[in-house]
Amino acid sequence: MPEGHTIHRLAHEYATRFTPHPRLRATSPQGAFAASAALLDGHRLTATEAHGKHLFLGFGPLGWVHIHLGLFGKVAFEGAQGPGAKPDTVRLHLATPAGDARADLRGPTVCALVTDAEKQAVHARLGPDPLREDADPDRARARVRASRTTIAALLMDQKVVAGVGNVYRAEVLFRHGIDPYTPGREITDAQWDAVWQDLVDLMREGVRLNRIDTVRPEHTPEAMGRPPRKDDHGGEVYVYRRAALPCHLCGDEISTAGLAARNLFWCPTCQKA
DNA sequence: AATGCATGCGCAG
DNA sequence: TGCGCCTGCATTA
Repeated sequence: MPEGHTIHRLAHEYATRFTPHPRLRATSPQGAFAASAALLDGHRLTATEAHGKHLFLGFGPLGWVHIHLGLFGKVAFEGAQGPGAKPDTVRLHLATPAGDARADLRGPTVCALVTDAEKQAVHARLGPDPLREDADPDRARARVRASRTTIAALLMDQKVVAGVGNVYRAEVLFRHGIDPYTPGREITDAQWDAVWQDLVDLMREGVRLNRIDTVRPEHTPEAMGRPPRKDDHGGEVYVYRRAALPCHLCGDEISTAGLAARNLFWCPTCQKA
């Protein structure tokens, strides 16, 4: 379930569990990372870092493990030895010598041992990340304001903003009443500033709760006097994957359309051009 | 058993 | 614009 909040949380979880230990066990049961895992085995995790959807695990002078979860990569901490676990799909298994902390990475698009320079190259091609202290929203705004591309596509472009995925994209546009097909150059400075600040707040909350929750307190089912809902992807949302269902605010049907090979969701009434 | 779909992305054409 | 890649889960047959 990887948007940026997941990756920042993982960076913190890897650090908490493993950096205190001077020697880790590293293996690649699935095989594709076996040679690098052998190099890392017996060494210490010295740092972790997230930028957008990219995760870096630092092993001092040995370099960094660059991880990108893609659409269905996952990390399981400590749960991987249950009966349902499939050890043959674990790309990177990290564990303390005593086995009291374990992490199993499955299904990543990227899992590679890289140098500092290669890591820098990844940072260089990513836009500002609302979850990073060093993020410069003006850089993102400049790109948005210079583009004829739709704001929906720009928000998903990791060179423009790093870490926003299909859920935050749909939800932040709804929360600001912005038609997803609005060209970037028609987004006002005030609109962008509000969208950026909202992403900072929403994604921080996502890290804290480990899920995406975007519905304002005054719009919860309880506050609206409606029966409770349960979305099948964790948190409460306004439009994501709610095609043809009634909008929580106006009751009209949520629209959906393909945009750059992804499904876009929006309320045609609340999000007017 | 087979198919489809997913919070991603890079590449060919 | 479409395809492939990585995996797991729900739905269909």
